[in-house]
Amino acid sequence: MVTKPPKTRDAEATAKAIADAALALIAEKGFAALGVNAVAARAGVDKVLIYRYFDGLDGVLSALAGRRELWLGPTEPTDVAPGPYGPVMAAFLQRYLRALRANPLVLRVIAWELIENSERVKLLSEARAKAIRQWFAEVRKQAGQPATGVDAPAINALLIAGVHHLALREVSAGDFSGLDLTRAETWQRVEQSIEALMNAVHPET
Amino acid sequence: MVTKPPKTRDAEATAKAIADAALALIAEKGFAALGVNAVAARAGVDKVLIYRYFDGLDGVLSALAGRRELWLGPTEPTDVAPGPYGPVMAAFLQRYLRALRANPLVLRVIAWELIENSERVKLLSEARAKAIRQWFAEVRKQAGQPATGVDAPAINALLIAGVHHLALREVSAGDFSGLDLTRAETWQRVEQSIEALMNAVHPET
DNA sequence: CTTATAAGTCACCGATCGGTGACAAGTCAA
DNA sequence: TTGACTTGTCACCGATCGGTGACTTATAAG
Repeated sequence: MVTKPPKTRDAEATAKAIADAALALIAEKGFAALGVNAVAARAGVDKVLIYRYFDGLDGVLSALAGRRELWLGPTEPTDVAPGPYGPVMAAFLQRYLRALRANPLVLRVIAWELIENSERVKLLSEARAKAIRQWFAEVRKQAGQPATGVDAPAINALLIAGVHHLALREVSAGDFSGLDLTRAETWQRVEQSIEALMNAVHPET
Repeated sequence: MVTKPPKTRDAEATAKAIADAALALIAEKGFAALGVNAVAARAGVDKVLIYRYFDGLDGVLSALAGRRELWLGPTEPTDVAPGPYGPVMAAFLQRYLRALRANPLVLRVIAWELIENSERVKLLSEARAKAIRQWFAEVRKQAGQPATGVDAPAINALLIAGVHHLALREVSAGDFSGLDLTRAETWQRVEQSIEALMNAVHPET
């Protein structure tokens, strides 16, 4: 006979358990596995409490979006040392790539933005976009002017997009275009290539 | 009074209707909307026939994977004119980008690879990967040697990844990193940036 | 103590999912 | 015409989904 465990009555702790369960589910299994039943089971809580405390799953995600520490951002104000445009942007891209690879939540959000733009995913994606915009703006102040005749915004977008996609492929497939993304050496090559490209299109002279 | 539609008895046509319905569903609504019920409804067919003719949805996807015309590939054998490494690779990347943007099926497959690597998506993704490998191999023959001291495979992977991601963002969000991907002018800028990057890292000397 | 309320439990609803068995009806060879 | 086979139709199953009403029980104010 199974003894029923007496549930500690604590609304605050329960709400946190729900939010943490949703967070863990997204990070580990993605949005496809996200649901009221799954979150409630993971949190060890009845699902009706999700509606009472958060008015549904969207409310849980809104609460998660408000946790600033979850989203990308430099740990220190001056994250990249000042310098000419090419090296500063290359350094930023390298740090951004590392931050992405270390943040499964952000990776899931980025991936999900590509296949569904529901209100639910927008709640989180906008928090992510805001964080990265702030970071980028800070880094931009550290850089000089880009080389004349080159379309810096387009080039940056192209390389940021590449960084996004490679980081996504690491967790999903582990390879891309012949590169073995499970090896640390491969990522060194990618970072060096970012540097090479940036230095080539933004010559210092 | 509703007249009952005369049931045209044609197994071959029915099978084709099922495969076409699955194809249209993926291209229009993505893999999330893919299911036996949805495919059967779209094809105007009872779902039991999906199991009879294809042994389930996976069989339908296998049949789709076998349709070579669905996947990317050059319309002509010599798709890119011979030349030095930089311009040839830039030309390839530009054509690849245009081909991607015009092929919603491939875009859906690429996006889905990022969030789920089930057997079902593998059936299609491998067909896609094979087609692009062949295309790339042909183009590679037209190019000379890359510049010494640069990691051509890593750079190619980074730019192909960027092309993938930008193409995916066009249909999902319509923008990326401040670029308005709904404007044709923006894509011109992207193509020119690809050229600028390739020419910069692979100087002709 | 009594009692109001918050916190947690439980059972249930309708809808949808993938999948299957049973059966009607068209097709064609003997 | 008879009979075997194919094609298509229909009803149903168990599981799971999001969501809700009704209940019990712990906690704390009076």
